[in-house]
Amino acid sequence: MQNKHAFRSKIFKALGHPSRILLVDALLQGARCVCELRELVNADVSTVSKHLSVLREAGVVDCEKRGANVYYSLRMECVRGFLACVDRFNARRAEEHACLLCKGVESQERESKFGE
Amino acid sequence: MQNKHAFRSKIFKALGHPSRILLVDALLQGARCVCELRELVNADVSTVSKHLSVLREAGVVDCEKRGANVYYSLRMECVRGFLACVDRFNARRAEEHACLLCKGVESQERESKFGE
DNA sequence: TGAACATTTGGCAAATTAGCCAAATGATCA
DNA sequence: TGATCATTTGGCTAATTTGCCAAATGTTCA
Repeated sequence: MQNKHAFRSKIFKALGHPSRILLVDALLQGARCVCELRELVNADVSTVSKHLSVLREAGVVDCEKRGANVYYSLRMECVRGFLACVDRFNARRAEEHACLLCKGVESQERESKFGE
Repeated sequence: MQNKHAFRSKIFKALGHPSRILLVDALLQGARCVCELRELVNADVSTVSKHLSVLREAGVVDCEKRGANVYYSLRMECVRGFLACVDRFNARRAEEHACLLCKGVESQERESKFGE
């Protein structure tokens, strides 16, 4: 029952890296081989391969070998909707932030202090 | 444009820790003060406080001071639906795993090898 | 004001993760 | 078979994250 949270957090942890989110983002549009993904993320192939295996072990993506290439694809479809929500959320936050700025609220304290 | 992925991954990273998922799970049912949450997660209050501030900085939760207490609450509502999906996903995976077991597929190789 | 409680912050050691290189593995094709 | 391409694995250091303790801050209430 405590394992539930370990499972859950494994998935979030897998997605909790800019390069890995970038990879998943690319896979939203369909399967891609490692060499294609490698160009996207600007890193050593071995690094990309390791990121992909983190995603695969978490169950977020799947892979399939075709000839000499390995194609990765999105497995956990609900990531798509959640990402869209996260983006809307961040956009809203950015707006609120801009709004506070133009009202001249002190910039550093704004979001770290408790309202009163 | 590259920042998009940094924003996204910050949220996932915040959720990518068993204790923090546990905290968020508790907040699904409503606001809780740190002292209540502290009992849930078995750790030093300072540790819990730091976990909560990671969640707050990512925008996942909000906090509000009431008297001597600080109450945390869920801010990013779409986490609720995604968690439900993640749980269904994990349950399905567990089933498939059990199913392969009873069919006698070699246990180690099963999910780490490519199908062919 | 001072004692007791709730929470956060600073700082540090231990654990984990990231990213590179080199080497291994597997596939293709001449 | 040997050359070449695609991918993964091992190993190592650097960077980041965790979690505890101690101390600081803020609140309540006598």
